[in-house]
Amino acid sequence: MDHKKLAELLFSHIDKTPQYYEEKYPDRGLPKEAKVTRLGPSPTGFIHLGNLYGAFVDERLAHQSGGRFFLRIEDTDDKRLVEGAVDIIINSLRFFGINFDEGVTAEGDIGAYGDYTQSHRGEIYQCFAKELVAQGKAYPCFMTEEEIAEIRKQQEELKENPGIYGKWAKSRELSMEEIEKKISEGLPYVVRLKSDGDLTKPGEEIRRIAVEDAIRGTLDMPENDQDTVILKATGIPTYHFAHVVDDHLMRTTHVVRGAEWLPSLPIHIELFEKFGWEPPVYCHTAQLMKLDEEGNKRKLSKREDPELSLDYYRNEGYHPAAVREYLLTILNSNFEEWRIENPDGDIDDFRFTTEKMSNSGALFDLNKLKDISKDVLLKISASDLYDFLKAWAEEFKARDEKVQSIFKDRAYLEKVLDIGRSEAKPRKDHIYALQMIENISYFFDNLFTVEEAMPEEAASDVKTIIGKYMESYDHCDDQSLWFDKIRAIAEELGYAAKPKDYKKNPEAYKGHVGHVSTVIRVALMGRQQSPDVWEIQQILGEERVRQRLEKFL
RNA sequence: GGCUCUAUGGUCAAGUGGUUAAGACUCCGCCCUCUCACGGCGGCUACCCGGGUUCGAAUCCCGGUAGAGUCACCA
Repeated sequence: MDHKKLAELLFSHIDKTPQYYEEKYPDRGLPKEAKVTRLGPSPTGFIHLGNLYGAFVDERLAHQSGGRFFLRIEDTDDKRLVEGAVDIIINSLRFFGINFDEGVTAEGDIGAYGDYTQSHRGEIYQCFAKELVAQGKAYPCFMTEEEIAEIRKQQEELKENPGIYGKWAKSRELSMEEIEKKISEGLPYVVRLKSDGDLTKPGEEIRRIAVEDAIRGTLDMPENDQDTVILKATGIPTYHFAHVVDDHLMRTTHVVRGAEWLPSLPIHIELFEKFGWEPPVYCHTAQLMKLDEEGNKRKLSKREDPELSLDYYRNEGYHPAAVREYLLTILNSNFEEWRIENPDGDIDDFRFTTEKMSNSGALFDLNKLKDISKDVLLKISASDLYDFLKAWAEEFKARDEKVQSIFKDRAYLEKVLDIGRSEAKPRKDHIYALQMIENISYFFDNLFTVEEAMPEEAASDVKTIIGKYMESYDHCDDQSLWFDKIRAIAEELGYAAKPKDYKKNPEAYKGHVGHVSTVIRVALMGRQQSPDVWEIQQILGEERVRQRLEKFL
């Protein structure tokens, strides 16, 4: 078989050589510790928390080493393509602080290693496929779907591994004349890798390969034996082939991808070997898991777990800084420790390492996110919180006039957001935008409703308590004077001035001062629980306070 | 079924032959306290199982078990 002649027959339209591309995309000339990483989403328009998780690793690795981080669109499957998906990907990632140095952007490609969209790179893949054919390392395969299904059936009966390899790879043995004939008949064909890992060689053990993974250490895997498709009938490459060619030509140093790629790693290693190229450092990240109904862990899936799409966090109004902080804590187990030691440290000063990444699947923990979010939001100024809330409301509550109305008075809302935050032991009331707005709704007359009942202990005295409270109310009282007055009202009406007295002697009192103040709280806030009433009154203003109280007389 | 990965409390996790087996979140109790939150203190709960190696195993080896992933002209 004259492989060169076969290569010309299959790829007569390819005039460039691998040499041409090697020169066009030279070594990047970066310092040797600099890492070049990439994100290669397929443009389905779906952004998953898992995507962010991986993107974060890519981004940290590149930007903490003085390297490059680029975006490549992996659209080799036209069935998956969704209009506008690229913009969604870029914008979503940017929102969470992931920015690319190179690759596809809304304004076109940036960088010298493009084109960065795989569907535009057909000639390149075909050139390298041609090279493989010319060296006898790949071949055209004319098997039909039916034939492949038939082979699979036989393999199942014989309990042999499924797939096209060794003796099952019938097209391997085609002569030049047969191939020429089939092509002249217009029969469709794919190009397959001619794998060296042929299982059917008698008396041989399956060879093993050792691959270094930056997260998992040394991987011991069986060598690939499958004649994997590298070029589909359309001339478009499969993921495997595009990955190898692109990451070589784009000089990627670190490939970060999910652990679901582990089983096909031997294919990629064999391809790199066939080309005589150095493979990148692989970083196979753990899958994000979820507890299903039966209590089993399972991989997150975008179809079944919509709440784990990135949009969920945007909708709920989680702050990007909180999501970043959360992601880092599940990404690097020593981050939490670092954060405790450096409560005000810049997140960029934490040195991210692949070695500290977990290789078992982490369960997504919403409680933990909320807890982290409380601390993160505490560090954000009221002014910035206002901007964040407003931007969120404009995106997700644009038609909700009641919500929109809270932004009319910036100074007022900022005061509301700052309640109890400046003390030594600050309140941590804020978690995410939706929750915050519900939490502070009573500050705004068109959101205010009485949601909770009066406390039982004081239910019969509501009018009396509020009446006396209004009589004695002076908006200029300081906090201690204000509370002394409430104590006086409580005692006068037969309530204990201190809750402890009431607990010791429940029969001696109707209730305690807490019940009396709760009456005022329900009248003013519509709820039994809230931050300090005096502080709230100062923000509400005397007029609004009196109006709300009067409704209970 | 083959191959691969994983296995420490409810969750996330330190731990790499000798530890009272860290820490965080959740939950519970107490304290602080006019409610809630915050904060403080305390508590519950863990090395998947069985063999080996060793004076000694969560840690090393072997064998199970369980969970997950993957076996496409999808990525």
